[in-house]
Amino acid sequence: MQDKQSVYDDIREQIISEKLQPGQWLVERELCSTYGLSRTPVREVLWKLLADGFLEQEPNKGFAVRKLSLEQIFEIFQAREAIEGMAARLAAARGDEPSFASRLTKIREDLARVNVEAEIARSVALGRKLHRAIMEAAHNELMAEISVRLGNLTALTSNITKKSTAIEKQSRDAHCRIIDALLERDEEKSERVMRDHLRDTCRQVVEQFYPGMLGGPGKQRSKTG
Amino acid sequence: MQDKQSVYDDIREQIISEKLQPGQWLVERELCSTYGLSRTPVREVLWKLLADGFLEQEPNKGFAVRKLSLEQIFEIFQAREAIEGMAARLAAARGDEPSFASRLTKIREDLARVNVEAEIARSVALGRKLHRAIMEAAHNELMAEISVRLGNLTALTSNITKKSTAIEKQSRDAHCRIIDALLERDEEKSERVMRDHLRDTCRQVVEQFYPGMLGGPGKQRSKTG
DNA sequence: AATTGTATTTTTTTGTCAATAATTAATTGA
DNA sequence: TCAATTAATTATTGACAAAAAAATACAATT
Repeated sequence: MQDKQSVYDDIREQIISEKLQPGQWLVERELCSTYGLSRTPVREVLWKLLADGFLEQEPNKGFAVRKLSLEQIFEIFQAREAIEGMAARLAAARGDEPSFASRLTKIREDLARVNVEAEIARSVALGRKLHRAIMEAAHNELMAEISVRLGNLTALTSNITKKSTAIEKQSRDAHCRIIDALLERDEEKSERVMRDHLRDTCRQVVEQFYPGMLGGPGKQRSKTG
Repeated sequence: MQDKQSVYDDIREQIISEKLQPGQWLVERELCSTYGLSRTPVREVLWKLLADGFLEQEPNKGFAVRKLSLEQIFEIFQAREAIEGMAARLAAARGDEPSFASRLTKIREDLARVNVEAEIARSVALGRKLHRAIMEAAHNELMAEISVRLGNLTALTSNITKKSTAIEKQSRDAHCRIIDALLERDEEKSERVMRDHLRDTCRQVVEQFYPGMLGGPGKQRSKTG
């Protein structure tokens, strides 16, 4: 017998860790017996997971773990370029808070110390921390909310984002560049560097798992989902 | 006895038209008798309206019409700058579709013909049409989805957005500039002009209804919500 | 005596549950 | 291969439990 929040957290965790696979149907009755709740509260949890981007729904068929196409992955990173790029700009613009600057320098020191080969998880965690710090510093709760949702969707692509150390090294360097731009309080540069970082990450991640899909020089993105 | 979709549409309409006022509680039992449905489907509609930004929820207290603070209105327009600005950039970048160009020229002609004083509603409608066309041309369904949600939130501010003809005239001109930039296929310019337009609209709308809140030259936004 | 503050009761409203109806998917038979 | 039947699952309903809000009665204070 668990409460709704813990059921939400548990299902979310199972989706991210791929114990529940994309496309898999969630049968309400099974969830009820698993968590010791009746169908009404379970359904509420499913509605919330749907709103947060983890599930998809078909009327009279139920809820399934969201399945992302290659095209949708591009879309996610493009949306992140828009939102997080703007957030970086805003954070640079109102860099009036000393706490933000000290947070950034702290993260930069930690990033410099980290050994990507040996402790890739730590590097990834620091990257997330930076992205969160920027969203907070932008002082826009609505954009922060959207960013969380986009983060959820990014987490859904975890099957293809088991980053190599090569990719993470580039990410680490990009994060350092972002921090520099922010500390310089250069709005234009902060936004540009953030966008470049996200575009790079998207390209590399997709390239690793869908080799050849991005096309050679002069060729546009393949739009086959 | 109505179906869920029509109940959703009706409540949505009542919120936008302010028959249901911000902060007002929606009592499930009343909705049931009004629409001839039992509580479960009514609740589903409420969950959907919540996810779409029209309602807010407090556990054990229920759903209420979302109430926006001044600060939140700024946040909405800032998020729109991010999303719609990027969409304009993308639309300009892949202006390979002749249908898009012809759509734009059609809208521009209609805008040129319209008499803002006499038919302000038509001018507003054309503006919406342009924003939608751009979101479509960006070919990013996720961003389009986010844009719809931001449009909902903008609609929630309708109490303060009964635009004057002066404001709408400026909007009309901005829309023309956006169309020009898009037809020139100038990514940078398209994004910049779109952002400027949204920033202007935000400032003007807020200034009209909260005079003095924006502060004079050299002063930052007042952050009192 | 009038009024304010507080505790208690009543009412209203949301949260949960189990049973039934409607829909979709699977199976079986020709 | 297709139609009819069966099984499984979601959709809806009404009843009940729990929580919150409102109303009432009462005491304390001015």
